[in-house]
Amino acid sequence: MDPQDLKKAGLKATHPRLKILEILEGSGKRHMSAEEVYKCLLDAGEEVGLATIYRVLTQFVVAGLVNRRNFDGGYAVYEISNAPHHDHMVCVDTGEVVEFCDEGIEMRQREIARKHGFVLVDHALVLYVRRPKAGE
Amino acid sequence: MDPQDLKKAGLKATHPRLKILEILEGSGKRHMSAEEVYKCLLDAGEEVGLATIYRVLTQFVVAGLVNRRNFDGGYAVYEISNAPHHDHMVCVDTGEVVEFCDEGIEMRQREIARKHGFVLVDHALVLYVRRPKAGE
DNA sequence: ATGAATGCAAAAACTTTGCATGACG
DNA sequence: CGTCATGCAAAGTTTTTGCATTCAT
Repeated sequence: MDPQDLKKAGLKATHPRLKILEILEGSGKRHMSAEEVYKCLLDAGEEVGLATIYRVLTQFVVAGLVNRRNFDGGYAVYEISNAPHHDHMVCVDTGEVVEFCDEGIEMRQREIARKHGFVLVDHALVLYVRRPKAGE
Repeated sequence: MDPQDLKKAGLKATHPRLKILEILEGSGKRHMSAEEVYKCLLDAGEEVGLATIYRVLTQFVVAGLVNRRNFDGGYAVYEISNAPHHDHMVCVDTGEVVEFCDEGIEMRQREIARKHGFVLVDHALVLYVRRPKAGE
């Protein structure tokens, strides 16, 4: 992702913003909390305040560069929005996150909303899953 | 719901617990935050601490008497679990909440989990919807 | 240079916890 | 009467905000 994308979003290409984008793209973890991004930056020797992380992530979400997700647990996680729409399953044992998309479910959601006199604006779907133990 | 149900859950039938159950069943709102339950009790002239509300609601959730839901917004809401499994749609304009259940979606979720080598333990689905404006 | 962005610390919002008092069975 | 539950206040978490300083253009 280029500094260009920041400018397009009306955001100056500042050091903290570039670093945060880099972390979200580069580090192995695709879903990170604000705190995780913060620690990651500290480890990299970068001086960025936690408040800035929150401010920047919120701006990125508004700009559509990043998605915010609520997987339970009392805090939000952020992911680069470089993939088309998808939902998530979270392993209740390991915390592992898998992304998936199912057009059948998507369609059904639109139908259900319509049936109740609404139009679908957005949705949040998280499957909580577990690896079957031997013999299940 | 009887004091019996509390005892079955290993909970003494105390005044606060009975009152909170009553509110969750009786007041028009089916989905209430801890704060809302608290205010409702104050309005009714009941002396119950907010901490007790949180403690009691958590106990009710563990006992299966009540469900906790996270509809975004930074706080949880609670609903009496007197209805079979269902999901929710929330109107982004009015906050109105509608419950629904769709066996097609349920089935698909189990399949998707299985396809990825997991078993479905639970899920959270919230549709964010809006009433169509004239001409949509 | 000038407005926007940052860092720090303080505060806000929601929820949990410690401890002495009081209520249930 | 013993134990569990409550109330209050304090602390915990996550996130936001005010304000002086610094940075990007």
